Amino acid sequence: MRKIPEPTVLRLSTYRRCLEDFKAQTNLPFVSSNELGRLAHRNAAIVRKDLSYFGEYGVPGKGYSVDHLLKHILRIMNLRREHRAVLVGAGNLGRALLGYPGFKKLGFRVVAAFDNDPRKVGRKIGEVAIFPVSKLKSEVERKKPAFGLITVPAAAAQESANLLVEAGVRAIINFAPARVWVPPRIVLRNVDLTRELEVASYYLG
Amino acid sequence: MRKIPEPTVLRLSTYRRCLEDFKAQTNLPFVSSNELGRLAHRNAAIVRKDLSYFGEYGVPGKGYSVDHLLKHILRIMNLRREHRAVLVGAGNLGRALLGYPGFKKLGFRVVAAFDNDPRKVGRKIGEVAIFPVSKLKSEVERKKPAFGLITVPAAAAQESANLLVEAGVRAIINFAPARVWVPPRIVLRNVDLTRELEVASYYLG
DNA sequence: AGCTGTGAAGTCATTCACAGCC
DNA sequence: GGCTGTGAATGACTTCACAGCT
Repeated sequence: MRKIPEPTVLRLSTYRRCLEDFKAQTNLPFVSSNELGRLAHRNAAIVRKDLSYFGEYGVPGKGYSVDHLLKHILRIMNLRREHRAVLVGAGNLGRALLGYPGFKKLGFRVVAAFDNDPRKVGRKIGEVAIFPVSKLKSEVERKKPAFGLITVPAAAAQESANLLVEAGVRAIINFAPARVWVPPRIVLRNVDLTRELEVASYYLG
Repeated sequence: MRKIPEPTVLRLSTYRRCLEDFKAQTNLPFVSSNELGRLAHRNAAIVRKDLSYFGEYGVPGKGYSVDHLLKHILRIMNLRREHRAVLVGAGNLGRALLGYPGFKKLGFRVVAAFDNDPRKVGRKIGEVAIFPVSKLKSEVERKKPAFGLITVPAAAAQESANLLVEAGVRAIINFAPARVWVPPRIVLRNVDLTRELEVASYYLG
């Protein structure tokens, strides 16, 4: 299998969501690249090309089976298994993430949260116990989550990343507004909540 | 001024953050494209090209004046004025956003929040009063915010967008996991909190 | 007829490489 | 010597356009 462009991976996530909407709204068994493109605000050709990287899923003259395509995308995205994750920082953002629909639906399960605020330690967010950060290493080594989610203030982001790497997570999603460095073997993705506001400001200006 | 590639606009936001970190950490007056590229995890040439779209800010042999460059980027991004915004959905995500550092620092000021939950209406998030959604139109018409931030459940996202458009906001940032449609004159940006988790899952698989 | 899959063409973005300046 | 600014070269991604299947 050829190397997949990152834009394609990002769009797959969009297609999945559009397919779920399409299924819920129409319940039709097939969707064409044209229709899916319209839903995802994309050209039909790029939809077909994106999907063709992973095999020939379409039926000429009919389109793509909605159910089969959904399953394929989940398999491609490695989303047909449960993913354990830990949360560093038990503030509003961490809470919001845990409550984000799709978080659970996509198979992500938060097995522990960590915070340095003594008022939070020992409490729970939903089902998830909050531990002091000093327990991060031992808890991660015991529960072996692949994902670490950083939702601490910017100043503590690098330190959190270091702890997560040392404890053995394989991927880090950094929601803090700070650049962090991790070894190349770790998958690092940054989410910046205000970037799109800045971009919108640019386009308004 | 030539048309600016969107990737450039996105990187400007990163450069701004890196410059602030650089200034706080080193207090040096100049930074080279090499150094800034290292901080932003980018090639030095793209740093120079990005900045050159907007004029010649650099000093050959020395680099870029940190302070001047910061000011220039803020001006380019239209961030040297206050931006009023309203929040639709006063849940954890809305709270997290209001508390996000840089939100205020970048000049974004939330002038009202709206929610349909009667237990939230009349309360406040920090300084921000929570109104029923039925008051959205009148409040927006009165306070004239340019930005609407959607932090409601997916099912209510389109409805929220419609109300915001009708009330006259010029830009919408949609944090709900749903595609929304707005007229072309409205600047629409989507933020998907779980997309980067999905992408990380792909790269782990 | 309608739609997919894909090579070829086209477009856009990044990196190279170097002249010119401090 | 070190660094910027930028045309040229390269590379990456998207769209076109059509053969081929149902």
